[in-house]
Amino acid sequence: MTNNQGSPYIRPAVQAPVNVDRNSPVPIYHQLAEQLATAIHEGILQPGDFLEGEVSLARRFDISRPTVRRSIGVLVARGLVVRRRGVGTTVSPQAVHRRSDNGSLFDDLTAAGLEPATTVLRLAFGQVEPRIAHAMDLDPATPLVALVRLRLVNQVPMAILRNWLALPLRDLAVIDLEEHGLYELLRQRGIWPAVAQQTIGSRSATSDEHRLLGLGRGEPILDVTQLAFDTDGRPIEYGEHSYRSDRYRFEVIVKPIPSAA
Amino acid sequence: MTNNQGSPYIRPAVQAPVNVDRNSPVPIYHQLAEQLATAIHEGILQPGDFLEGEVSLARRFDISRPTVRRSIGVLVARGLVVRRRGVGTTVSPQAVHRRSDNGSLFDDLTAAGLEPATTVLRLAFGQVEPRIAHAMDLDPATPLVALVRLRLVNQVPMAILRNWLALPLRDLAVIDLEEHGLYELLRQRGIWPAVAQQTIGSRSATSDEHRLLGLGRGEPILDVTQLAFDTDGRPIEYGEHSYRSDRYRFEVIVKPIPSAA
DNA sequence: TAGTGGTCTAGACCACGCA
DNA sequence: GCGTGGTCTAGACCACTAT
Repeated sequence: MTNNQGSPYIRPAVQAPVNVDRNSPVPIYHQLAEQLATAIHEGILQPGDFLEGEVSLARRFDISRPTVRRSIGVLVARGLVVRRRGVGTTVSPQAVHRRSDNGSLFDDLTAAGLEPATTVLRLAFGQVEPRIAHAMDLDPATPLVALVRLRLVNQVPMAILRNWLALPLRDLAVIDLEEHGLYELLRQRGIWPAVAQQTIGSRSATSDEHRLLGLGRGEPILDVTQLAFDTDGRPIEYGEHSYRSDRYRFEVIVKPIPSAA
Repeated sequence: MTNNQGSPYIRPAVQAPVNVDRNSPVPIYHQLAEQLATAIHEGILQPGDFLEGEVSLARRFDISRPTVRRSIGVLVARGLVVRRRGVGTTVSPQAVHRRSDNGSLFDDLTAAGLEPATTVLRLAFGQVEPRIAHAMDLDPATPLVALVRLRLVNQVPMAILRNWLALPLRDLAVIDLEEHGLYELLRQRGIWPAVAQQTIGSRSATSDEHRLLGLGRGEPILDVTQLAFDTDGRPIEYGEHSYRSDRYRFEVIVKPIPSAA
């Protein structure tokens, strides 16, 4: 229980265990944000608890208030805390920060601590279907890396991941792809998408999907498409992912519009 | 006047039509952000275009650089622009800002300019199924407002919206609900959720959904649940919405993780 | 009235990319 | 070297909330 309606003089703020290393290359606001986030995830700061006031935090760590505000702004953006003028900043309800912070796909099996695995079904380089080139806004003649993977959890097939890469990556090896995430491999090669757009929908499974995922009759697919761009706005990666709808849901934290007229 | 293509040799920055009213109660950072966003949506600033530099903007409107940065930060958060150190800030690829900015449900029919409508199928007050009370973390005996609506576009049924409200709202009238959005009505009563959590999944349609939405055989449902909390962390609204999967997709802009390692 | 978050200033130094 | 965005400071005044 985290009752905080309490005393007016004694502020019921919880002092999270935080320390700031000014010599670290990690920005101060990031250090503070991470440590507060950790305190929330570990339950040291519980839903409803007040954070220490901004001025107080600034004094305690001898940093400026704008820097403290920036830290807390990070937590607000993640939905971990709620700011209220004249009152204080409190930890959000548990449901909001129980799962993955960053609005990504939530897998209730990996959450249970099981082992994921990947099988590469296809890895090729060449021209692709016009549909794909169109989605990526590329000339249909452009050769692309085409990649199809089956994602398993605890040896049960969970998703089919199809990706196309407009990148010079002839060195991609099957063994790498089975042991690392695609984005991890791209990062190793210095490739960081600047923005990406995802869309989430659903449809009936194709017969291939039925077979590969071992679905029951009439079971739908959660399908997620993603298109990632480099810093120059060129599309570099397109993905079509099919998830078992009985195992996956997508989670999003929605923040309120401040006033917005 | 501080140029737009001035500096080194040819800096292709576009000077958007912006003016700032310092006497307005609207914060300066918000004014600037909105006007830049409008310029992007209207195509005055096109994908790939450089924004004026932060220092230049600050000088031009006689505001401080932190304020300018905050404005641009808003656009970054919406995925409208990409910042690059040492280079500048550019407008994101078109695909990223073509649709609804705020990561909400995109309806390709309303986008075509057609008229939405709402039919109230049920409006009641009393005890609810234990499942609902559990989702809202309330005592099962708590009486709630239960609301079921059918959303139509161009007279075609598009979604079934089921909502439960832990609020003293005995004055909710069917006529209001058919002419206004639920959140609009809540706002009129001074109720603003502080945080909300949405999850998106899919499943087969029930027979009721089949009938109400006029679905074809085997057609899945995109189902979205949402749970909204007030500032004290109390759940105030829970919703289960079933969308036709052939008409709706959910869109999310994913921003890159800065470094995070 | 006292304390909170919300906005804003006028600087500063830095890391980075590019010509 | 120069301009860019990234971080940070040490204040200020305001609006709001609770008592």
